[in-house]
This record gives sequence, structure tokens and C-alpha cells, in this order.
Amino acid sequence: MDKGTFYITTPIYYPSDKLHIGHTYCTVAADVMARYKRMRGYDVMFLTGTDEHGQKIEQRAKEAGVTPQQYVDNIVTGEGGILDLWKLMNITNDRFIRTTDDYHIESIQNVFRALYERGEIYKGAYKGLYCTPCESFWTESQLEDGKCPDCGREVAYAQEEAYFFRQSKYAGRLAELLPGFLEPQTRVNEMVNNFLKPGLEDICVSRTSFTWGVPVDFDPGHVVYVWVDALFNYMTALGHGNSKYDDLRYWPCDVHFVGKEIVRLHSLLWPAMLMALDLPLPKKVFGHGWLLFEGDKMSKSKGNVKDPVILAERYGADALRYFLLREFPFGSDGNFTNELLISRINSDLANDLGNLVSRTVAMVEKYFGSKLPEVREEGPEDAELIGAAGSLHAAYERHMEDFAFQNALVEIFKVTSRANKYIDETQPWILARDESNKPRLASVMYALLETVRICAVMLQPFMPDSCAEIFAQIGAPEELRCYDSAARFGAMPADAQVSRGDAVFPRLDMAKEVEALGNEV
RNA sequence: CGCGGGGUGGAGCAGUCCGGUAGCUCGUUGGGCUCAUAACCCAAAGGUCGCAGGUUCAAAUCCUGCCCCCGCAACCA
Repeated sequence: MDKGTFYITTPIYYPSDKLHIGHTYCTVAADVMARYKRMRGYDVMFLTGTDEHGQKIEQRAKEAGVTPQQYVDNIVTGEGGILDLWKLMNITNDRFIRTTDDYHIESIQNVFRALYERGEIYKGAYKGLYCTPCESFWTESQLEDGKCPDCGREVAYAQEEAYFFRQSKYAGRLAELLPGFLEPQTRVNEMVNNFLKPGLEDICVSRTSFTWGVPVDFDPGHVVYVWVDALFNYMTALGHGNSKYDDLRYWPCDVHFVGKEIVRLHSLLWPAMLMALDLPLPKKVFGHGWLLFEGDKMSKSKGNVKDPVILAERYGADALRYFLLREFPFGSDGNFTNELLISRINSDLANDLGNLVSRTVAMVEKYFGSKLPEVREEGPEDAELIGAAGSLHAAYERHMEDFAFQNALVEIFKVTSRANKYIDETQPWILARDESNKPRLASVMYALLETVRICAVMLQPFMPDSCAEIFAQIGAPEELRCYDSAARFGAMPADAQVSRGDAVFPRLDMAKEVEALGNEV
């Protein structure tokens, strides 16, 4: 069933260093959304990539004694690099863009020239406080004790020739655009109060202080400002300004997922540039929160960066994916701790869901030799469980469409909890003692298998591999794993056949795990 | 007065827009069950909702003032 296109993006990450759990968080969220939309029948384009230009990369490469290209190649495509990380996390991006790709560079030059020819970019002078040894401009607020925050030396007032984009011109249109365009609402307030109300300024979009960037082809010596270079990736990856791709049917983008620190660039500069070129605007920008570690921002210098590779290898990509989206509301900051991770895996995945699968399959095996008989008898306990499982589809969809991953998962686990309670109510082990109760017992088992199936269908975008294993154990055929099949209770074949397997989510020993993780960091 | 977010039982959070018996998860305690991954089910204890005023029949929720924590402030998801 074709429902049209759905285009979703993550930011293109800056490969000056290895990526951490925060980048993983955003990419996992986008992947879940992409998988969900594919499951619903949309023609999905899911893009991620890397933003590889800029002064910082140039410097890092110099320190490492390699060319900038060699430096980023190693971090992106090298062993244990970004591509490997996404593979480990089971990310299903349809395309991966690197801003050093030839076609992208060509496109950016075309875009920059087009803006210039339309008079949207003009030549002016960039004025500011300059640190000569560092070759950097600083704003007054960035200075530390009035000196360069990098090297601590004196800065001096200076100016250099640069190109500026007429961002100020679009302040009015942006103010109208933001409500509804930018989510969550609090981000809109930030943008309006901090940038629109004080008066949006034109923005400097070229640099002459370094060379690792896209050259301005009509003015040698200038390179394109990294954010102009970076933002347009969302369109160049579809073929805007180049002939490598012909996928602009996906534009305008349905949603850009971005971290809150780059909301400004995505909700002001990006639409302003598109307006300047008379191009269609993306439909939505969602600024998600940050993962803090023990209340603190993660940063290399604090030594509190969580390495997703360690966590995914130890607990599985699925458990980590689940945790990230279940524990933290997508729009707000969240506090990551090892204890929280272990506790969530144990209580939700092992005790609630995993154990439900395990006990259900075990009973079908024990009482019916793995295959349900077709003779049934309904009971008074059934209605509530069937109602809960049957109405899950609608609630789930509503939350997913709002990017409320946490709430969608809460709904699913309400149903698994209800199923565990149903087992207590119906007491299958008592029913099994008397042959005449077999039809009732079969009905109870069927209700459980069907409930597990429906939950697993909706969990697929979050935990693809584990759900495949659950389907295998409960004997759900391929056609009963699709989205629409979960809207109706009672789709499983009457003579369902289970096959018992290992625990899908083994329970963890909290003390042991916390100690092990403590040693890794 | 730069801007934004937050301060709710031991821990982590929801509820605040649209006032009306304070809710969830984890933990603790007691009980039940034995199909299951010492898992599951039931019950209980535990909070003057940051502080002080105000509006109201009624305030976690609205208004005023204050205190504390965090983030942003124009290259960090």
C-alpha cells in the first residue's frame, strides 16, 4: 500500500572525534521513525551523514600529521568508525552523505553562486576580536578574562573581507513560520526571545582564515561557511544542484531531528536560505534534548562520555535502543546513568516482556505439546485483555506520529503487564489439571500468544532483532508481523505452533554490571 | 531586570495550558502463586507538591515576590 513519501534526517555529525551516546540517541530515534513509517507503507528516505569541513578538523589533522581527508576518512569509514557504529546499532539509513563528496561540493558551489546572483549574499567586512596566533575571531562573551579562550593571549580588534547572507530580511516570515514548524514549543520561545525579538542579523557565510572547506568558485581565497555547506546536505543528497541523484520527489523533508544546540541554525538560517532561493521549506524541525551523565553535560574533558559501542556490545543494540527511547522524553534533557539502564532492561525487557514470552511459550509446550488445539472456550477474564490489546494500535499510532516514543512504549508495556495479570487471573496451571478444561486452557493460551504478537509488531521499529526472535518463538507467520495485522485481535492461526528458545532478554545482575561498566569508563 | 528549563513520598518522573479526592515506574514491607528469566499477581507504608504572600467555596495547578539547580548566549546530538 503506497502512502506517499516520508523523508527524515539526522544532523550530519562532525567527525572531529568518535561519536558518543548522544549522537547515537538522535540516530536511533530517527531510525525508529523510519522503520515505523516503512512498516506503515510509506516510501521512506532516511538520511544521515557527516559534516567534514571546517577549521577544527583542519587543526586536528595537522596535529595528527595527516591530511584533513585522511583524518575524516579514518573516523568515518575506518575500523570502529561511524559507519561501523551505525551498523552495530542496526541503523537503516537509505543514504549516507559526506560533505567532502564531490557531488555535494559541486552542489554547494551552485547554491552559493545562486544566492550571490540573486543578491541574497553580499560582500562586506567581518569585524570582531581576533587572536592572531589562533587565526580566530571571538565574540566578547566567548573571551575568558578578556583573552583568547583557546590560547589565553591578547586579542585585537580586526576585520576581514567576507560574504554575508541577508538573513535579517526574513525575520518577519520566520516569526510566522516558527509556531508549528519548530517543536517542541519551548524551542520556539527560545528562538523568538533570543534572536527574533532582539532583531535578526545578517550572517557571515564565508571564511578566509582556513582552507578546509568548499571554495567559493567566483572568489578564490574564500571558503563557504560550514553551516551553509552542512545545511544544504539535506537537499544535495537528493540531487539538488547535482546530477548524481534524482530523488527530489522526497523534498520537502517531513522532519529534521536535531539537537537543541543547533535548533537555531535549522529553524532560522536554514528556512531563510530556502526562502531566498524560493525553495519549498521542510515541514518540521524537532529539537530533542540532551543526554546528561549524572546531571552533567557529557564532554571529553570531563571524562564522562558514554561509549555506545561498549553498551551495545554488552547488552545488545536492541536493549540500548529501547532504553534510550523509553527512558527519556524526546524533547527534554535526560539523565543517563548505568543503574538506570540496567534497571530498565531488567524490569521492562526481562521481567515483563521477556518473561511473558517465556512463560507463555513454555505453557503451550507443556500443556499442548507446542501446538494449540482448535477447540476453544471463552471466559469472563478475556474481554479486558482483548480490549487492551485491540485498542493498542490506535494509541501507539497517535504517539508515534507525535514523536512521543516514550509514550508509545508505555502503552505497549501496559498491555504486556495486563497479560501477566491475566495469567494470574486465569490460573492455567489449575486448568491443566483437568482434561475437561482443555478448551478453556487453549483459549487462554491463544489470547496470550495473540497479545504478545500484537505488542511485538509495534515494538519492531525499536527492537527489530528481538522481535524477530519473539515471532519465531510464538510461531507468528510473516504476514502476521506487519503493521495492519496488529490492528485486529484474533489473527493468529487457531492451531498456532510455538517453538521454545533461549530467553530473549536475560535478566542482569545489577551489582555486577554496574561494577563492570564502572571499570570500562 | 538577557533567554529558556527545572525544584512533587527513598530514587527517577507525570500531572501545571483548561483550578476540585496527588499519580506512575523502581525500591521497601507483608501476602499470594508456581506456568515462567528468584520472574509474576495482590496489598501496605511513605509526600504540608522549593519558600512567603495573594485570588478563590476550593491552588501542585492562577497572580506577586524570593531562594536554589541546569542549560543557552550566534562552529559541541
